[in-house]
Amino acid sequence: MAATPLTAPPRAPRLKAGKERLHGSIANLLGVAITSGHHKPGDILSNEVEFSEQLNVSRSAYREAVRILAAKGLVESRPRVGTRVTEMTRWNLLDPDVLRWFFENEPAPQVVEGLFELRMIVEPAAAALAARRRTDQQLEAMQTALEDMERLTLRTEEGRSADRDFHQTVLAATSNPPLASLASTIGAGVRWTTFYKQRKHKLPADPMPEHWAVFNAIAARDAEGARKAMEALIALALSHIRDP
Amino acid sequence: MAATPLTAPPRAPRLKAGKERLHGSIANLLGVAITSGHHKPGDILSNEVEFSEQLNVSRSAYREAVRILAAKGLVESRPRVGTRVTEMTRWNLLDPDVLRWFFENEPAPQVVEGLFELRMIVEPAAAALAARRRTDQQLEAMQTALEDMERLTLRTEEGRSADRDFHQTVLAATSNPPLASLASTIGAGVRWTTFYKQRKHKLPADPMPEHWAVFNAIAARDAEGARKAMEALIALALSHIRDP
DNA sequence: TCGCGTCTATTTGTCAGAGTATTACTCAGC
DNA sequence: GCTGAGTAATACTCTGACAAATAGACGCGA
Repeated sequence: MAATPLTAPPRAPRLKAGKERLHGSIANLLGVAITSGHHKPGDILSNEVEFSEQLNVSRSAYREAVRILAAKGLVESRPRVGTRVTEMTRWNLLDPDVLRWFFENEPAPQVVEGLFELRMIVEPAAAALAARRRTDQQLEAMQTALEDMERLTLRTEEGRSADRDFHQTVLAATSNPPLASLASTIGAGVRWTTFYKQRKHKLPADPMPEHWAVFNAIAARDAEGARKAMEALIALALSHIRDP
Repeated sequence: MAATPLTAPPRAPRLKAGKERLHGSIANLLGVAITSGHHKPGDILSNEVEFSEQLNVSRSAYREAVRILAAKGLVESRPRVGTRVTEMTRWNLLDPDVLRWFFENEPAPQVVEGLFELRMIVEPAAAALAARRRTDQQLEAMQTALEDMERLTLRTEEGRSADRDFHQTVLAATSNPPLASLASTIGAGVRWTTFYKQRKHKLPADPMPEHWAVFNAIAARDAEGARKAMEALIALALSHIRDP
């Protein structure tokens, strides 16, 4: 006999979900599509039924994804109009997810440069505050991070993670909650630095001396020294980004 | 005859929704409850069916609200465990909604002070950048904002709004997208300043001279002058916060 | 006693379908 | 040309069901 014609169709290709939930995957998908410019500000997404059918997911999963994007300022929904991509000025560019979506593709140079400019403003000041307020435990965490970074190098993911840990611990050591919230934002900047270096097949110049200089100043509770050392560190990273 | 016993019960009190959607109201409710410490980090919220029944809303509306909170880092959900309030270090304290929820009640002094410290770091640097990069149109917007502020005074909501507009235009004039994203964060700080002054029944000292000084330096493309003027402006606001 | 696999119950996650509320747009009437 | 009522498109809310994940209990063997 021939196969029955009404057999359930083979499961349409679903969104791959690593450990993530379905609504999270959809949010990622849309977030990347928007930050990469595939959906531009002012564009209106297809309506809920249509879009969720295209993605082969239920309306509720799709709606939850849209709520996530709306919470980060990327879209806004209104009855009778639909879900519209908002102007970039309304996006929350300090949100870790938004930055991750940006860096999934080639991010706009304006954003990358802006991020480094922000680091240049915030991190030296944070280092100065950290020098005054850090606890011994935080100092120890910084030391561990730098030792790991030195041992594992920036060629391994673990080493890069240690680099981010160092910068985040410095921000945490300011005892300033809003400033500490910038940690993941800064982390994205750090990630981008090393990623860019690797992409250019440049042998990254050894960044450890600058890092230890920051550490030593913080250890000595030398606020101005920490500020200057951090400035030098970021200036170095910036030069690597800019020079081919 | 007696009234039928199975008449539909009178509609239970619903969440009031101004122009907001239901899921938004629920998110506000929960956001305030969390930022005010009513639900503390580590606490686990009642499960979805129970909580949504308590609030008299459907599970889907409640779930969308939880997605919003999760997107801002306030909670995280896992099957079999529930929805748990995360540590404050993971909250996105730069998100405008999160700050709004914070300021709905008496925010933790640590957060208020941190916010001002952040302003003191970011805004002078931003003013310096704005002095170099501002367009004539942006300069005009600043002037309009200051004129409105002067005419309407900080005693009216329109006047306070003009104050925020001025600060936000300065940030926008840096042409730095991530920095401009801080506008709403800074706006929350500005709002808090004037609110606090009013609460203390203090006649606020005239803040216009400092504002015009910033404006004039930016108009003259005097970066260092703008930085210094902005520092003075924030120091003044800070002194109003601290002194009784 | 301790470790390790298995089972179970609880919770969130996903789906489907129906009706409601809001509001941009149309169009008749002035 | 303006204004008001009507209409239709869209997101919003609700309900009820089933699926998937997983913390914790349990039993088994070393």
